[in-house]
Amino acid sequence: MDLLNKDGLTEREFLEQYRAGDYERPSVTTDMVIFTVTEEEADSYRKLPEKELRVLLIRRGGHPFLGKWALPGGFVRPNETTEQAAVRELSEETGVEDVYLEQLYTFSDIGRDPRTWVISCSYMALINSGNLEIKAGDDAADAAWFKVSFRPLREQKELIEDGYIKTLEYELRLSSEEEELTAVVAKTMTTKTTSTGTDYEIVSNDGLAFDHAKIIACAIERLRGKVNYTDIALHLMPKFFTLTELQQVYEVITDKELLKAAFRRKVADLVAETDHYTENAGHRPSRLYRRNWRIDDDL
Amino acid sequence: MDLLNKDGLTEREFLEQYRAGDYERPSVTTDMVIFTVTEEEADSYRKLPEKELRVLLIRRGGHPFLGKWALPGGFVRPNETTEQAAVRELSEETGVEDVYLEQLYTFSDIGRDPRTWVISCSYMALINSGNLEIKAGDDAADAAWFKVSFRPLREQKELIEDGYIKTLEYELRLSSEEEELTAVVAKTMTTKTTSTGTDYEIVSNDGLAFDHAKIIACAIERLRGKVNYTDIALHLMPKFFTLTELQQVYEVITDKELLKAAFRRKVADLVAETDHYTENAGHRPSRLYRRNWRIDDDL
DNA sequence: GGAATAGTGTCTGTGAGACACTATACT
DNA sequence: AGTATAGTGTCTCACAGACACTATTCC
Repeated sequence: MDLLNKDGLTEREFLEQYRAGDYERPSVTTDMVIFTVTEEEADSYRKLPEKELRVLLIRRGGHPFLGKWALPGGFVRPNETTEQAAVRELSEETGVEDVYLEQLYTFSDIGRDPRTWVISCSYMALINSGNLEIKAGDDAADAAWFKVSFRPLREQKELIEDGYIKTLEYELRLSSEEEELTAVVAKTMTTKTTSTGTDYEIVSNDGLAFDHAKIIACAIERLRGKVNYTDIALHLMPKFFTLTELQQVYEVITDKELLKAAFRRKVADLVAETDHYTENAGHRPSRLYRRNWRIDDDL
Repeated sequence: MDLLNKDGLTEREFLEQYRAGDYERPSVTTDMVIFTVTEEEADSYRKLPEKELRVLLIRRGGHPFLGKWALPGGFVRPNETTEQAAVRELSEETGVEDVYLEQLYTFSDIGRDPRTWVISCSYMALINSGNLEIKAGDDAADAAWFKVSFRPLREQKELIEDGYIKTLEYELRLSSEEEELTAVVAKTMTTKTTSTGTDYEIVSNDGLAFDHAKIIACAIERLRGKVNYTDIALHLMPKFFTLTELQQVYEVITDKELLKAAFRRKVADLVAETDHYTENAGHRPSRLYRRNWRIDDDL
């Protein structure tokens, strides 16, 4: 195909003479929301340990936001995709190589980075609790797993000209052994006759860098949404697990208690029995399950 | 807060002396998948016209991909967000101001633009058929609405070491009055014990520029997924519509026939009766409905 | 035996799929 | 009267919520 453009050039000639324009370009970064599930020691040795949803944060060692906590991430380099950058960051930060990775959303608010024009393509990663020994290292001043709590705080509905605005405020609370960070994120849904839009906004923020409260909120909402109609939660499980453990993971993600019988029916197709059982638990042993390859993996 | 970094600078001092590094930066564009629904004239004047799902494409007037069809889009400028860029493009291309807009996915494959390093943040827009008079203009050499067909072509499952790979091939067929474009897009889902990943790939492509076949496939999948559990389809409807029209829109999006009674039950809460009826249709008139503001707008 | 969890059985209500039936304007 | 669509009633089946009951190990 040798079509000529208005300057009489073929595509090959055009590309050879092409010079990237002098338009200003943004920096592009990836930010990673890395979730895992840990166990909190129970008060009685006979009781089961409680599960916690945790997210990895890194304390910033330089300006801006010096001393604040941020999501792991970094600049996307030439000749790599945003996803490859995410994989690279993940490996640098946690040493984990093979995890569930999903693109979340691209944030581009002006001024989101006080230094310069930075667009961030965010990813969510799920690491199974078995791989958790690895703690982040070299690059960052300090890294820690923060327990996640994300609860609705306030709801408001306001009528406007030809529709309404619904605002939902969530409290995001992140706690590590030493520190507790709190932010309030407002989700604003504008519904008009013709259009609809959703917008996130940080109402208050104590201890998180950049717009990372928003990104974490976005990740939690995605995770909560997907838990109920995909097998995504299984990526947070070790190779063998009990159904009660799996149920606890569902509960800690959705922040809702579930009924045992119904839960077991629901996940029946996602898991496969093994012939192994837990031992020395102080009570009846529990059958161990493993992940089952689903026949109908639609998403 | 006057923390000093390792060079002894406060955050303000740091920002004042900060110069954007000489790292290479990508260009960032937005590409828009703009859907609407049109009516095809029926063979008999008494029959109802058939609905069609259509997408707006623009014929490229310069290299690369001269003469091929591309999604409307353009570079994101400094001091605007990707979303603002999308709104701007949409307005330039169609004149429409107030529509449903949703971020889809950010594409960053290396070499996706033969000129230079370009990352594209894609958006989906839904325009109601009432606003359709506006046809694209000035900027583009040529613009047209293409009827969309997106059907599964082939399915394959392959076992690997510790999991399996499922490949789903879709045929994307886009037809305007003058032209027909065809592409085959493969969706590859890799499921392993630890990780899971989904990847799109263009198998064949006749007439579409860049990786836009992928972006359109992504948009159709999103639209199909959301139709069944949100009121997203109502953004494709004019202010007043009949339930049969709404049903046809659902059918044309999902490519499935629905049962009338069940459909009406399902959308009952999304619409509100009016006292108006269709007229002179050659048969019994139909009640007109309008969109209803949902009480529980979760997404 | 008591504590704690594992695991199963079943009732009930809701809602989607399927199908049949009635209603009504326009030619 | 005939055509084409509008709109409703109801049966059935699947399934989730709710709750109760039995089972099993360890101390």
